[in-house]
Amino acid sequence: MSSTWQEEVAAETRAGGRISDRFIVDKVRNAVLTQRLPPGTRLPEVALGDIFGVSRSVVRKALTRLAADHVVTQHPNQVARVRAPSIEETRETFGARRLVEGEVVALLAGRLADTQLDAIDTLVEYEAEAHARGDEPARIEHSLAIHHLLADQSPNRVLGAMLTDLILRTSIVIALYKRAGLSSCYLAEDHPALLVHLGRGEGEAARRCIHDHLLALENLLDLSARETRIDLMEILGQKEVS
Amino acid sequence: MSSTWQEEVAAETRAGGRISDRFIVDKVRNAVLTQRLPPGTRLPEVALGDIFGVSRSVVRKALTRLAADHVVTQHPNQVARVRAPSIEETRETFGARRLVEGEVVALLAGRLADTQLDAIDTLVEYEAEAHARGDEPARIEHSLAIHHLLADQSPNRVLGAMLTDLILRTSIVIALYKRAGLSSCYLAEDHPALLVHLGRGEGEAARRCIHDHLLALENLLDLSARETRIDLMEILGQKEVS
DNA sequence: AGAGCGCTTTCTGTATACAAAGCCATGTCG
DNA sequence: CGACATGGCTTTGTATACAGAAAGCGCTCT
Repeated sequence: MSSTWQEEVAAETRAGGRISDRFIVDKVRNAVLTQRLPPGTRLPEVALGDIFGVSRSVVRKALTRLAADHVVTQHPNQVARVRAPSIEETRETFGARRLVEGEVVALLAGRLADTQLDAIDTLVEYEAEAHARGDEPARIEHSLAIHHLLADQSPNRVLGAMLTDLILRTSIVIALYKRAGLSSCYLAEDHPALLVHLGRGEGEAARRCIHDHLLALENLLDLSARETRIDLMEILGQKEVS
Repeated sequence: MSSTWQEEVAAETRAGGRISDRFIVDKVRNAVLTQRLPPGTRLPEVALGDIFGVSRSVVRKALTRLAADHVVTQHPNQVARVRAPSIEETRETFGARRLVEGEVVALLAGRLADTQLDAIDTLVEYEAEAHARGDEPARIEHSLAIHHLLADQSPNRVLGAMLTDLILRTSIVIALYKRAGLSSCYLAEDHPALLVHLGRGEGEAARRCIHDHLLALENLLDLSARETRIDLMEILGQKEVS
């Protein structure tokens, strides 16, 4: 994960895989999630094309898909940029996720097979261990895996897909607005409690649990007054891609 | 609306507007909504390009966006086709929309300005009039306008955008699975009742109202056993675009 | 007659060329 | 000194050419 894109491209081509728009989408999305590409970063098509060894056609397709996923912004005749959701949008994204993920876990309660419950349990343990040893990237990865698993297992696939999208968007804004002094957005009790409710089939309790979890997470962020933060980012954020 | 695409293209170019991907997206989406393009219809890039007088580049971008909107399917090295949601997905789409639109109207209750309430009231009347004179396309148009207005006015813009998407998707499956004998999916009392609750600020009543409305709508559809219906459509639906 | 195989046609995937729009810095005029 | 015009430079928009994959068609062999 610490390697450069060029190295990953070389590895991919050696492995026989051809570089497609999907590859670029994944790489850019991960880079945004891990804040290697801060909001406002310019993403010129030729530069990306050179990095990934493809022409602008493929890059353009990738950028269009990233724009549909709300990861980048595309304005006509202007360079694509990493999106910087406003504080207002951040609150609304959390609100939407509370609604959707709450419904998903309510539907899911009592319907998960034991193997799936065990899988979540394992991830919860991994997350706790990663937090204990101070490995924040690993902790985030496991936390995301838990929520993605819930989204994938949603009995309602449409809601599941919407939840997948919302998980991505909340992750981006968490990275963006994480309070400076805070090393980690970790709430030790929430995931184990959710797991218990899911196992016992307590749908409404699970809904409340995830609702409060996401509310607590939102309150850990620095969504205070100064709107200037992202405005300046958008206007002055001229950092180059590499 | 009954003119051909070529005529609309000519009108657009005469008006000075250039044909862009957005134009194509709108036209194809409307054609799908009105079932002029039935599910499974092949959408070859060159054919669309000829029709709209642009090259494949623009068409490809439009198709990518339509795929992101769940209007068409795109598989590698295969021609794009108008999507045919399964019965299962239809139920799940309605479920998702009940959740999201319920929350939106709950948030909206008591917050709408009088002018906006009047606008909805006017649309409700138009819808009733169109139904009375048997003009089903006009009735659908006004009904859609009501729901789109709710989505646009949502205090939570993220939820609003999700609702816009779900309105489109439910409209598609309504067109697909409308019971053969039924001339109209119209429930006379529902929209006026919703309007009353919105005006009085009765959020939970509005939520229940829209929930029951959508449930009744879903039950008007022919979602009975034979899954073969869309499978055959997908496999055998080889109708040409024009 | 039916199954399998290979050819041809159609369509998409990708790269590239050219045109147009935007951005930035410089210089000029008020 | 500041505002504005203008030039080049960068970047995107669009069309087109060529290569490769998929689907349809007919042929042959059994």
